[in-house]
Amino acid sequence: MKSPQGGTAHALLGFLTWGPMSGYDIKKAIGESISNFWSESYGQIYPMLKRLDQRGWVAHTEAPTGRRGRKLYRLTAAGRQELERWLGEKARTRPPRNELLLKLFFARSLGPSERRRLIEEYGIQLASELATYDAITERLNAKHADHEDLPFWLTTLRYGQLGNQALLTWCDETLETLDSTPATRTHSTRRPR
Amino acid sequence: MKSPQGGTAHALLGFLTWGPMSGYDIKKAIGESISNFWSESYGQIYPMLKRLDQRGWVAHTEAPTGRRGRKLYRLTAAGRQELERWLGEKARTRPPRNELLLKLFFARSLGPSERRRLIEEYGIQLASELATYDAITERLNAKHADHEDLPFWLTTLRYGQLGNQALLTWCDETLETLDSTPATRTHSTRRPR
DNA sequence: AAGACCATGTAACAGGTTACATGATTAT
DNA sequence: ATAATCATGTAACCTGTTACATGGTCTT
Repeated sequence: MKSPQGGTAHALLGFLTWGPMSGYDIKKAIGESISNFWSESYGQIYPMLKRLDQRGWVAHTEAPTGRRGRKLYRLTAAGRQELERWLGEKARTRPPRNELLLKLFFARSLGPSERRRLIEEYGIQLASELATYDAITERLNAKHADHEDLPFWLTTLRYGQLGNQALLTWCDETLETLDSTPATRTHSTRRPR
Repeated sequence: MKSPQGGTAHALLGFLTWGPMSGYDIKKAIGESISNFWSESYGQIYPMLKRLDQRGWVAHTEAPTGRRGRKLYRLTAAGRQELERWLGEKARTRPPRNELLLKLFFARSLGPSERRRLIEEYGIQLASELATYDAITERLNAKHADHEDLPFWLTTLRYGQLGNQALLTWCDETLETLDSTPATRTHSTRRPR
């Protein structure tokens, strides 16, 4: 069997260091912790847990609640070792695909008002994410002040804060720059010299 | 036929506003312009050009060099219209997957030196990208000072500059913070209370 | 009784990369 | 000669989302 490559496997292993969890539990935990920089769907989680089980990196026990089925997965020693090995590896970056910049790159074919709107919409999203990061930071500092993982959690939030602040600056700057740029000559309005 | 969703189609249409090009030409143009925020492989480009042709958004003519085959694609009126429609649509953002932050989130299971290395490696990459953006900015300002697309090109570079600068600050800050964090108690070294 | 939430899973599809196959042309 | 570059394309594979199917349990 080939070794999984996409990070999904190790994200699951990571959560299982917190203790035994079901696929459903993990999905919920992701939404409450790393959703700002990572996501997984059930379509990834359940099949991957099965593969990790076959590999011996996790093991499961049937733990039904009442008559309802439930599988609790736990990390094995081999799984923990694999997680630690992976953590030490250089973090890979995927080839970026930023649709906003792609549109901006070809924005000559766009009217000035749509151009503005594009950037303003992006800024609104950045600002709303930033507010979320701020709120989570406060909540973590208040409720988990002595959790030994807190410093690491806070750095991931700080990443989002600094990044989004900088990109908000970029939005302001860009709106100004493009406003002071001479009106576009589009294909259809260009006159012969 | 379903409308393509992933941005690839419109990236190709965008380049064809520059004039007729082959798939090979487009791939090269991507590498020389938008590779910092977008990428396409031949496996995407050639089949997509065929689909765009069937859709009537591009048309092609055989334009062999010597005996070697070559297809030159050009934008049709319908294609230009579709591009402009798409440009005005809100830019979509994909669910992020930042492997560095994922590792950092679970970094308690990692030694302090590997932790440092992870962040330092990331910083090196950020700095090298930043240097590239600076160099390209200078080159563009010098060689294409009066190109009507220049303002748009520069904003995409500015995006990278501001973003990477902020994340470099984050690297410094994080290295300091984590160094002043008490030594990790890992699973294996934790003693019973 | 209704609706929200718990819980597991699959199938179909979409998006994308990598590796391969093929062969011509140009520069050294 | 030989290596680099031009040029087109496909097949296999991996990754990931969405939609669906199923049914139990808890709260109001």
